[in-house]
Amino acid sequence: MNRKQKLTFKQKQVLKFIYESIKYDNLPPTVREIASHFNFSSTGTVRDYLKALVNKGYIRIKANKSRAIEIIREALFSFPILGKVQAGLPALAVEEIEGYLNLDSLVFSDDTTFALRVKGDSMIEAGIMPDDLVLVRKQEMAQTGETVVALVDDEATVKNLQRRGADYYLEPANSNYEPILVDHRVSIIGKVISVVRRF
Amino acid sequence: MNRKQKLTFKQKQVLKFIYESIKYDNLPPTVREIASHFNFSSTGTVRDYLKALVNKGYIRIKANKSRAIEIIREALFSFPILGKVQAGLPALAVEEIEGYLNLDSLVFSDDTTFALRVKGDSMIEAGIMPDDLVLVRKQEMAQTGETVVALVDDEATVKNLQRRGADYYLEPANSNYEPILVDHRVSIIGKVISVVRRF
DNA sequence: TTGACACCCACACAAGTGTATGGTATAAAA
DNA sequence: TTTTATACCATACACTTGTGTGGGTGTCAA
Repeated sequence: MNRKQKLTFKQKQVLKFIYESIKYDNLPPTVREIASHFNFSSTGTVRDYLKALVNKGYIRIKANKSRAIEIIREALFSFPILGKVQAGLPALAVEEIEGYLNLDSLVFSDDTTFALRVKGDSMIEAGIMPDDLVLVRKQEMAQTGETVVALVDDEATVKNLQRRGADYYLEPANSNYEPILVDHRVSIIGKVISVVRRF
Repeated sequence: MNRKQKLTFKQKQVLKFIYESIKYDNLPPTVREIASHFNFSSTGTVRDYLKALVNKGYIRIKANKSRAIEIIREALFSFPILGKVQAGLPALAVEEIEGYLNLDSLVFSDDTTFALRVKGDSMIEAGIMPDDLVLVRKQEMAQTGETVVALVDDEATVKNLQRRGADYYLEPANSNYEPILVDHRVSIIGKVISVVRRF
C-alpha cells in the first residue's frame, strides 16, 4: 500500500520486464511469461514478486483477470520530468540533472528520453516558451541547426547549435541574449525532439 | 490484408469496444469479454468479427495468446490529425473539418479531442509556429484569454479570445495581423489544450 | 530469538481462453 | 446463379492462467 518504497534490484528487474512488455508488445505479461523470462520454475515466485510490487505501490492488479497488471503512473515513468532547464539565466546544477538521469536509467535503462521544463525566454523566437516541456533524447553529439540541451559551466540550457567558421556556438532565439562559444566548458546533453505545451 | 477498407456499423462497434478497453482498462479484451459485451452467445461470432477487422487492416492478432489484440496505428486514432488550420491565411473549408469530425465521432464517439496542424504565422509570438500540432478539445464556448480554434467565414483559424468592452475579438499573436471581431460569422470549434512540435 | 521480508521451489485446480468444426440465414457482388 | 461477405448460433478441446497450499533458505532488525 505504501508508495515510494524502495525496490530491490530483482524487483526492479521484474517491474522493468512488465514495463517493457507493455511498451513493446502493448500487452502486459502473464504470470508464466514472467516466470519463463526469469527462469523461475514456479509461478509462486512470480506471485511473491507481484505481491511485493503491489504492496510498494508500483503496480495494480485486477483479480482473476489474465494479464491484468497496470503500472501506476506509467506516463510519468516513460518521460520523467527532471526539473527546470535554464533558457536564459542559470538555474540547474549539473549534479541535480545527473542524479535524476541515473535514477531513471537505473530503473529503466532503455529510456534515453526524458523531459525538462524550460525556464527563461532565450528561445522565445523559436517558439519555445517559459514553462514548456522539452523532450530530450540523450546524446553527446548534435548537428548544426539542431536544438540542443547543453551544460554550460554546470548549468543546463536550451539553445540552437550553429557553426561560424571553425567554431560552434549555442545560439539563443532572442536578440537580448548573446551566443555562447562551444568550448571545454560546454557539453551537449541531448537533442530536443519535441516541445509540448499544456494549457 | 487490405487497409482502409470500410467497416460495417457493427464492425465499427466491435473495434470501438476494443479501443475503449485498451484506453480505459489498459488491457485488450478477451474473446469472451467481447462476446458478453455484445450479448453474443457464441465465441465463433467474435472470431468472425476479429477476422474481418484483421482482413481490413484495423487490428493485429498474435496467435494463441490471450488478449493479444493490437489496434493498428492506435496513436493516430486517439488524436486524428485533420488537416491544416489556418493561422493567418484562409486554408480549410468548414465542410472539410466537419466531415472529419463526423467520421471521427462516428467511430469513436467519446473522442472529444483532435489534432490540427497549424498553417501560417499569426500566432508566432505566442509560441505557436507553422506546422505545429495543436490538440483541440471540442467545445463551443471559451473564456477570455484562452487560445481557441474558430471558424471565420468557413475557414478555421487559431487565435486568442479577448474581450474589449462589450465585444469579443480573436486576437493574433503577430503584429502584422489584425484582430477579428466575433460576430455571427464566427463560431468557436474548440479550445487549444496543448501544442506539440516534433523535430 | 522471534518475526518480517526477500527469494526461491513443487504441485494442484478450477476457471479462463483461443481455436476448431460444424451450423443457419440474408444480401450483395461476380 | 454461384460465390463471397456479413451476421449470428452451438458445442467441444486442449492449453493457458490466476490462485491456492505448503515447503524451503537466508538476512536483518527488534
